[in-house]
Amino acid sequence: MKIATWNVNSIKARLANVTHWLEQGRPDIVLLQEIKCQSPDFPVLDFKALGYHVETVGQKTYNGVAILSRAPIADLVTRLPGDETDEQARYIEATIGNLRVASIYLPNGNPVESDKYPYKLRWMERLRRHAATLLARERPLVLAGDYNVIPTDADVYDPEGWRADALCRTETRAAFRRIVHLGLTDAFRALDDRAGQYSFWDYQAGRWPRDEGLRIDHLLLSPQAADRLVATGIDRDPRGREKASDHTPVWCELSG
DNA sequence: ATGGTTGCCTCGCAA
Repeated sequence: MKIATWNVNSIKARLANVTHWLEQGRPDIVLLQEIKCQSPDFPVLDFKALGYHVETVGQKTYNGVAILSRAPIADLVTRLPGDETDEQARYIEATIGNLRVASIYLPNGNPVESDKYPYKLRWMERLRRHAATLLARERPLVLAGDYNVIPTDADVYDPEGWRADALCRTETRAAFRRIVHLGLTDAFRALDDRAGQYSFWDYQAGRWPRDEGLRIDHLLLSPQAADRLVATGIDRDPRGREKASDHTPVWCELSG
């Protein structure tokens, strides 16, 4: 069972790129972020034609998350609990077979002097509380997405240059560790300890050709899922294609 | 060198 996460930066702008990658990699479950459209505008038929069920939480212009799955999708949750006033489309969760999965688009948080940074930290605390609830079920669970968190200096091309950024600063990393320390496993890091393995390269300033990136897209596994972890990887190919997203897919393979 | 790019229904904002 291959599960991938990919921030596509507009599903409409990325449709050819995404369908090409689905045909190549044949993943069982794909968690998408930044679909940047309302749910009725999502190109559902293009993915049905490739054998995928589709569920979305859309929003005009910004944000938006989706689940693609070869097996049926059940028991949908479309909001992260903890703040009924939060209208941003950043969370979708469902059951597929014996697996609970979520597609997460965690707030960027820049600039840190704005109200965006406290929103990010509040959102992370909400995620921590909800992850604790999900972990109490003691079932296979994958919380995957664009976390907008650089976990360590090994995950950024210029640690000093990024030190004060909302993706990197001490409070952000501490909040991320509070989530992980509930008992989650970073699937990529569990099997690959190399520094400089990135999932995002800024469009600006030639970051991709110079391989100056960030690892900010993560798959966090419950113990019952981590026990089945057999492989992981980052597919760099889509980042080098025409009309690329600034993110590229990260995936893991679970046995059974 | 205070740059640079992409996507959106915008005439700036978010990333």
